[in-house]
Amino acid sequence: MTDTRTTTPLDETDRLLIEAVQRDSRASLAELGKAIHLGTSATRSRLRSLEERGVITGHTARVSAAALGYTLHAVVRMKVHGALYDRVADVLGRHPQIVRCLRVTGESCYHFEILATDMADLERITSDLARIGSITTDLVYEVVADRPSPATR
Amino acid sequence: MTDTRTTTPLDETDRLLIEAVQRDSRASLAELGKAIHLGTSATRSRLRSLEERGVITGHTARVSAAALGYTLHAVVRMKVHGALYDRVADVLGRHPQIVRCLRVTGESCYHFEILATDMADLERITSDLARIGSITTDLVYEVVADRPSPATR
DNA sequence: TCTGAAAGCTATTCCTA
DNA sequence: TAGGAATAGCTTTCAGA
Repeated sequence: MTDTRTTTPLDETDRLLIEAVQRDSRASLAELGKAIHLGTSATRSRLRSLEERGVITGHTARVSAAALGYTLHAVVRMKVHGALYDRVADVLGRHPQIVRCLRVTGESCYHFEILATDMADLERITSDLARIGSITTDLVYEVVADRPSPATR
Repeated sequence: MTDTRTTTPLDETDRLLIEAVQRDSRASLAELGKAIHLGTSATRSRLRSLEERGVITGHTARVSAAALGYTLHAVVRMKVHGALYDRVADVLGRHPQIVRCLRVTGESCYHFEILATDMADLERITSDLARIGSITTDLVYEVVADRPSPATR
């Protein structure tokens, strides 16, 4: 499932470019080029190469969940009975409001993050999860940190 | 801590624009405009307005943690003894490899996600967390889903 | 891998509706 | 709030090192 291709290792310029485009993915090639002391052509070819090698997997806007009308944010941990990988995929397909799903070691095999407009909406989604395994639901008071993976040491 | 300003509600065009820029934040205004059937000037003013109102909070590249050399990804839950908000902030300041931190209801007051290059690296970070509260560490086998907040119903 | 130059696009500003 | 027109700036391609 995880891609473990071995490709050319990243040099310092690649890592600086990654940090620049993590900071602002709408920056022009000219601006990104400034950050790595290269011209636009060279910057473009490095950026494209990082995308093609799967180092950069996409460029996305960060959006406030509250502004979209999601007043609730929950973390659900699920202990699964049996090998129900397909059923997890089904639930994810049914509920785009499950924005994150991790398969982990330990007691709770899956961690989910869910956005909901109200308690009834949350219950609709968690009850679908509860058909696959036994769940524990915590509400999120605050996203204290959510930041990019460090690219330079 | 959470911004609860009431602003103009989002219309359907705003929501389509949000989805377009979630899909590809490096798209030109011309491309984004196509998705919402507007010209570049109108697209630009809507995009800027969404940014200024805090609906769109940034534009960022998604990067493969494995490609950056992080072979381990862990979820840590922490039960805190006392009101140690500042000490959590300190730890976050010391360890950029803690990429996510949620304050939640329930037994474990905080959830962290940590990227590490190896077990020694992970231990260095978790042992710093363990000075604040009692922790449970799970390793992540797979990020099954990680997707944008749905903007349209 | 990078630079530089030419051509074609894209963004921005401002005015009009 | 959207469209259109003009200028400035940016991106792309390609040749050369």
